[in-house]
This record gives sequence, structure tokens and C-alpha cells, in this order.
Amino acid sequence: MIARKMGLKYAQVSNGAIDMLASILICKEVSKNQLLLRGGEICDRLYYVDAGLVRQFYYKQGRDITEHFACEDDLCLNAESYLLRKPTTLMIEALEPTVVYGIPYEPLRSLMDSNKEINRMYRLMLESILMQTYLRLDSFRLESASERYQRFLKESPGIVRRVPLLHIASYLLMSPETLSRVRAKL
Amino acid sequence: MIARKMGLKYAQVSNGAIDMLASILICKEVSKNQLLLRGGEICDRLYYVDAGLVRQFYYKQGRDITEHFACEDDLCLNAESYLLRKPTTLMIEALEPTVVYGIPYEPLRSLMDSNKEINRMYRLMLESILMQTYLRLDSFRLESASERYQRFLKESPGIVRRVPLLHIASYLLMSPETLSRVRAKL
DNA sequence: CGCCGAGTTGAACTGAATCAAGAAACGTGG
DNA sequence: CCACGTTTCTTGATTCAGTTCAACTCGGCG
Repeated sequence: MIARKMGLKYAQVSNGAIDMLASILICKEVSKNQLLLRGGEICDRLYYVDAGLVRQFYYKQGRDITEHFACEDDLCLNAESYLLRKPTTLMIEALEPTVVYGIPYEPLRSLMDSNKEINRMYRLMLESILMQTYLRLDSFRLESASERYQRFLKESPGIVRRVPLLHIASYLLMSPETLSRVRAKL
Repeated sequence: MIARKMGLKYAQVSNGAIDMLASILICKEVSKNQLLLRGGEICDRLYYVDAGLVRQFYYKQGRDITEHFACEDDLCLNAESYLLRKPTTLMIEALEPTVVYGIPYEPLRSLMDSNKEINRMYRLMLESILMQTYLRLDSFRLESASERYQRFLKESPGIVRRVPLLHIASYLLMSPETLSRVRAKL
């Protein structure tokens, strides 16, 4: 069911491949404000959010910085930890009651070795994440606080209403006060 | 020769795979200040720089913004254009006499279908680029102009001396004047 | 030699951060 | 269902890093 959604969102995989993918998926439920991944752990899963909303964040100079939001049908990848198999400083927290499906590292690698479609699906996921990341980098170039917020509003209207201003501000690289003022002017 | 370097840098591919990779590589020489890719073209190659130095840049609000530098043994990927097959606004310019090897899109896809090692190599390339991009995003969070420059110095000492200040400034998200002052203080 | 682009330096300006105080919303227990 | 405390958000005043604009210096090259 979830495997089908995943497989079809990024590639057009066959029923056989969907079944194989389903066989390695691991479902996890997280309640509001619970951590899905703690600092120091190795992130062994590439997450697909089925329901709810999570954020990836870390502490820098004592501040809580949100790096990514993922809601229904979004991917959540802890690249450095998942790919290099090392302890993470980037945590994942559920901002709502959430259900995620994780693709564990090793099982995915073996599945990719034996199945071309899964291999292709993963490649397309990576490519999609990469392009998203480039877009995000770009938005920090020459855009004012207000422009960054308006872009976010347009690109992720669903998230804005569900997340505390504080997290959106750090995600958009501005102080909560600035975001509040930006909003007041719109 | 170049295929061997490439194959070994990102994966540990066999001689057979190296030969296959070599068979699709396209070599191109570009002289100083020449464009390797013009705006409006579709970027059909994932480039590997053999010798010299290139930058990727685009115009935004009339300014020339450098997005990426690639020198010897670095990759240069025009993600949006290469992956989505659409005309680019991101150009590539040689800052020195340069030799690049391009991996063309379609031939790579078919090679990946028939050869697992090449497939794996490309996957590792993508993963590597993705992690680099995340690091770069991070450095824009809570780092001052001076800190960004010092990080760049440490991470890419080879590039600093070979590139006009102007391009480094836009790459690091600051005005040339600011970079000049930052340098003066070190 | 004198031009030209690249880099430096100075002064004024500005967008956003910070600090501080108050208002609104939220939820928990009585 | 309300009262209270806590958290989240807003608003104002001040400060500061970095931009902008302008003038000047330097080094290379025709």
C-alpha cells in the first residue's frame, strides 16, 4: 500500500518491485513532540512520511535550527548519517502525531543489487532530493527575509499553518521577530 | 585512464566497468574565459574536470552569481538541466585553460541498466554531491562573512589563489568589498 | 606611457539581529 | 468551564554586520 505510493511517486515500478519494497519497509508511529531520531544515533532509515509532520533540526551555537520539514508523502533523509553510517547531530522530531515508513540501509542496498527497478527508484529519489536542496540554496542568494517567506508560503502552503513560527523562522534563516514583522506586513 | 580515476574515486570498479565508462566519455578542451555551457542550452553531460578550473554561475537581478567551483578531479553537475532535460540558466565558464570529460546522459542511463558497477558509481557520485550541498547550506546558517571565508579557505585552499575575488565573494554570499575587508583582517 | 579591470578603502545607509517588555493562545488541574 | 501558568507571538527601541556608492590604488598589457 505505502510501498505502492512510494514506488509510483518516484518511478513507475511493477507490482513485483512494490512487493519487494514492502517487504523491507519498517513502520513507526511517533506521538507529538517525540523524537524519531536522537543525537548520537546512527540513522539507519530513509523515511517516508505517511501521515503527520516531522522536522529535522540540530543545535548550533546553542540555538535550535530547523533544517527540513517533511509532511505527508515527503521524504526525510539524514544524508550524512544514513550514507556514511556515522552518529548524527541532526535530530528528527514529530510536530504532530506521525506515521513514517523507514527504508533500512542494508536491506535497501541488497534489494538494489538484485532489483533494477528499486535501484532506479532510489536513484530518482536521490535526484529529486538533490534538486530540492539546490533550490533551497538558491533561495538564500539575494532574497530578503520577506521574499524567502513568500517563497516558502507558495511552495509549502500546507506546512506554514501547522508549524510554530519559531521553527519556520530558523528554517528560513531569520529571527522569530523578523518573521513576525514580515507576516504583519502581508 | 580518466575513466579509471573516476571509477576509483567514487567506487571500486573493475577493469571491465572502467572500459565501458571510457567508451562513453567525451573529452572537451576549453580555453580561459570560454563558456563550456551557455544559457538556454540543455546540459547533456555530467562533467569531471581533468585539468584546469571551471565555475558554474547565473545571473540574478542583473548580478553574476557563482554557484560552484570545480577544479582537478572535481565533479560539475548541472542538476536541473541534466536530470530534467531542460534548458539551463546556469552557465559553465572555464577560469583557466581546462580539460573536462563529460558523461552524456542517455549513454550513461543505458550503461547503468546493463552494468551494476557503473550504476553503483553514479549512485555514489550523487550521494557525494548531495552531502557537499548540505554542508554548503549549513555554512550559510549562523556564520558571519569572515567565518564563511575561513571555512572556504580551509576546505578549498587550492581554489582561493586561482580565482578572482569577485567570484569568490558571490560564491560566499557577500559583496566584493566585504570580502576584501575580511581578507585585510587576516 | 597611459589605459583598464581588479582590488582596496572610506563614509553613509539599511535590513535584520538583539534586547526587552507586553499580549495572546494554549493546556492543565482544580 | 474557568483560572493560572507557560509558551508562543508581537511590538518597540537600539545596535550592528554587511551593502552601497564613490573615490582611489595597483598591476598588467597594448
